[in-house]
Amino acid sequence: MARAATTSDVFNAIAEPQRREILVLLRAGERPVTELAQALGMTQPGASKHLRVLRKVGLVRDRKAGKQRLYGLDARQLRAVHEWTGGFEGFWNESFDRLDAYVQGLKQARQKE
Amino acid sequence: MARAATTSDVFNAIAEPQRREILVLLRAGERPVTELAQALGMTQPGASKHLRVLRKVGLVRDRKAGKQRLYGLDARQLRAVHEWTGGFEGFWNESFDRLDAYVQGLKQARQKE
DNA sequence: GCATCATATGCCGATATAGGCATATGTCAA
DNA sequence: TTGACATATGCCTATATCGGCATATGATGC
Repeated sequence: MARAATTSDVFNAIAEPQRREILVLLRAGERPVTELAQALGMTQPGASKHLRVLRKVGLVRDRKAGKQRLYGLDARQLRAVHEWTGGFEGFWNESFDRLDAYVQGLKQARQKE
Repeated sequence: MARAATTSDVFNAIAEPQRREILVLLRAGERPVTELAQALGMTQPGASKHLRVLRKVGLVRDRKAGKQRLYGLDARQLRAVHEWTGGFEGFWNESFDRLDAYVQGLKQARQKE
């Protein structure tokens, strides 16, 4: 079944590195498509498609400004991701300590595949 | 070019809902593959494949325990995601306020497509 | 209307994915 | 060794994805 549609899931939407880049760029303020495309070194249709995904998920909103269409950040959905990962906060320290020993013993045995 | 390999990017690895579920389950402690498969209502090979992805990214580690192989959480990588989304923390409140007005005006116009 | 600029869509191809199923590998115990 | 159990791999199919390219839609100004 391939994978859940990128347009329905924020996690999936930000799985694409270029889309993450777009979000970062938009932190500096609203931008038209062309400018984003240029900044990321991709084609205009390419940028439009990524923005479409981001828009469907709600990470981005657009606004007409003359001939242009300005895209702006809507980070509310990112909060969900932040909170989900936050649910593991106790673990990214704890697991480190508690499991350190056996990680050592594991090091050479696996590592591959 | 399809998409970046799920095995090289944490964002991609957690883009899969069932893999996220696995991580959540592992918060309760180490678990063998079969138990995870059962808990998630998927086949054993299915669970093994997801675990393989999670292992390659480093979100999970395994340990032999008799016949079984226990999988345990290694949440360190999730910290990166947490911090990346945290970089938008100022925006998921601010954007709400600042853009509220035009969101209203937008509501009926788009919404679809 | 028409020309121009800005953006979106459609179609294509290459690739990756997830899931199902059979089967291989691995590990223990007798 | 053999058998039983646990897990991993391989092969297959259906589907999604991203990127490129051409082109359609949209908006502006003349």
